[in-house]
Formats: sequence, C-alpha cells, structure tokens
Amino acid sequence: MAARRQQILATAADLFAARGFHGVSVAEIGAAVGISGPALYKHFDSKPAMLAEMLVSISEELLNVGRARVAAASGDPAAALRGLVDWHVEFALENRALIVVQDRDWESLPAAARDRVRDLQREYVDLWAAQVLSLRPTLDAPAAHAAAQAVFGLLNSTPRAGGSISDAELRELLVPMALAALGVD
Amino acid sequence: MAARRQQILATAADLFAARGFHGVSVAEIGAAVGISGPALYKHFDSKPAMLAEMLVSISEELLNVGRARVAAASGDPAAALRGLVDWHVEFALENRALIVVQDRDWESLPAAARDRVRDLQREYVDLWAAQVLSLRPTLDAPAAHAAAQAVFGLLNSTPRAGGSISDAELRELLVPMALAALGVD
DNA sequence: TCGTCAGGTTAACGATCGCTAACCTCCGCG
DNA sequence: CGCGGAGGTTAGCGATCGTTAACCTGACGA
Repeated sequence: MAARRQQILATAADLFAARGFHGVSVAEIGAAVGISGPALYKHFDSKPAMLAEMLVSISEELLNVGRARVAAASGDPAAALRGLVDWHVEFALENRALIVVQDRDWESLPAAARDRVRDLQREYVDLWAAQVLSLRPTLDAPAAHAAAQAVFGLLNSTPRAGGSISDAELRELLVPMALAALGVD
Repeated sequence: MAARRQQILATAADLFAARGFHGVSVAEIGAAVGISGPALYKHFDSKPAMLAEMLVSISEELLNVGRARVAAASGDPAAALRGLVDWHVEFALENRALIVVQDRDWESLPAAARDRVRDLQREYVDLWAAQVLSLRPTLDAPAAHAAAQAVFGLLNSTPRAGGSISDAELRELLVPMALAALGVD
C-alpha cells in the first residue's frame, strides 16, 4: 500500500523537524506510525532514503509550481513576484515540517540526492532572482540571489510563529512584508 | 588558559553549523583544534555543555545590546527598529555559524540551558514586538511577534548567501529590505 | 629542588545506532 | 486448495557514540 509510505514520510518529517535527522531513531519513526523500527525497511531502503524522498519531492514541487506562477504573469516581474510570494507562503504554511527539515538537514542526504536537491533549489532561487533583477535593474546578480534568499528566510519563519496567530492572519501579514522587502508596489 | 575554551567553542560552532549538533562527534571537535576527543573534558563537562555555553552567551549578547539600541532611540519606535535591525545584521554577519546553530540545535540543549535560552529569545522577540506595536498600532500582539520572527528569518539568511557578495554589500541589501518589511520610513 | 596541577594521552566501557536475518501471518488469486 | 508475496515480528550484529579511568609530562611556585 502506497498510502503507508506517505504516512511514514509525513510522520518522519514531523519528527525530523522537531529533533533533527540525527536526533531521531528509526525505532522512534516506526513507533510513531504504530510499527517497530525494522519494519520501515519493507518500505524504504534506508533512513537517508526517507529524507531523500521527502526533500526531492518538495524541491520539485516548489520549482514546478513556481515556474507555472511566473509563466502566468506573462513577463510582468511584479506580477511574477506576487505569484511566487503567494505560492511560497501557501506551501510553507501547509508544509511547516518539511520547510524546517529542508534547510536544516539537507547535509544528511546521500550524495546523489543532495546534488539533486541542491540543483533544484538553485533553479528555484534563479527563478526568483531573475524576476528581482528585471524589477530592479540597479541590482547585480549576486544581490538579487541574496535578496531571494532573504525573502525565503522571511517566509520560512512560519514554523516559528506561535500558535496564537491563525494561518490566514499569518499569510496576510507575511505576504505584504515580503513584497515590501522586494520593493514590489 | 581561557583562550583555549573560546577556540574550542568557535571551532565547535563551525562544525555544528555545518553538520548539526548530533552530526559532529567530540573526537572531530578535538581533532579540529589539534587535540583528541577526551581532552575536551578538561575544559567542558559534556558535549551539550559546550552547546549551552555558546547559545546562552549569544542570546544574552543579542538581548543586552538590543536593549541598549532601543534605549538610545529614546521612545522613537522607528529609530529603535533602525537600531535593532542594524545591530542584528551586524551580529549575524559576524557570527554566521552561531546564528545557524541557535535556531537549528537548541532542542539539543540540556533542560536548564534550553529554558534560559528560550526565555532570553522570548525577551528579545518581545523587545522587537513592542517597537513594532508602537509603530503600527493596527497590528495586534501576536502579529507583531510574528512580524519580528519574520524579520529575524530575513536577517538570519546571511549564512545562506553565496560567497560572491561581500559582507558590506549584503548589509546594505538586507537593512533596507528589513526596514521595508517592517514599514519603517 | 621538588610537588602540584593544568592539560594532554590511550584504552576501554556501556549505550545506542542503522541495518540484516530469520521467521511468522494472512490475504488474494490461479 | 494451496501458495506466494506483502508486511509485520524479534534477535542480534557491527559500528560509533559520549564519557570515564588511568597514566604521563612539563611548567611553576614554595
């Protein structure tokens, strides 16, 4: 059953987000889904393979939808950035655990997956940086990349927001902050 | 010699930032400073005690200087936020490794140190949130706290900036972005 | 001069880790 | 009916971890 794999990945993502990849044992992951440690090897080749599957898939999704949002803006960099910010914050709110794991534990990936995730993330940053560059031509390329990374940092702060603010309120707070930081509007 | 302690802490911070607290062994920390693993116990009680010392001290410094910057603004919230942003980015640029370790590995702290760091960080966020609240009275308290966290995320992106941008350029990029996100000016 | 102590060394212990092996059970299907 | 494979189990392996123990060395103050 493939649904079991997704359940395991989602549970493992929560545990990795809470205590780090090296801070969680396979026995704990198993216990969290009601089976015992070694049973996980019926579904995954290894513990790093679980990390690889979750991080590669979210990197691909971020990039693919991001490209679609840019295409939908048909050449208008401000509209493209509004679409990217909207998409990124939506994704970050729905996948807080994966957001944490991605920028904390990517060094623990097996080499092949690490290269793939690095490439996908670089393409995603490039996608943002290209829009930033055409909106603000006075910036150079390294500055545009750094600006994109800075906005990721801002939007990825969602997991650290306390429970006393709703997702909708957080979204309506972060989107204008990100656009203001980028100089959109 | 107390300088040895600082050398060990700085080296350990770099290693923790690169591979995570649980991903670095005491033998590696020792080797990186030219001694062997167990010799570290002549300087520190335990591996978590090293983490505690570095994180408590940076949390105290961030808060203490932050309070001084707010006091120097003498009641002007926009000036206070300019001082806080300036201080935070200066600190983040000088201590990239510690910035990474602080929000990645604080769960690995011994309980007492974890409580202390959490309290210090909460006071630091409160300090920012209070300035945000008096600058933008339409926000409520949870939103102001979330806005402060978001700006930390933006400013703490410095460790992820590629090597092709200088510290000075990064500072002059990030400070206006943070102030724009906060609505200052 | 000599004892002390700070700051090293290597050896080794117990715990825990990821993972494999061997086995069991039960469901779907020819 | 029977049987094969999916998806569990427990036992246990080899490696690695943090930490302690026991010992050594060299500088320095009484």
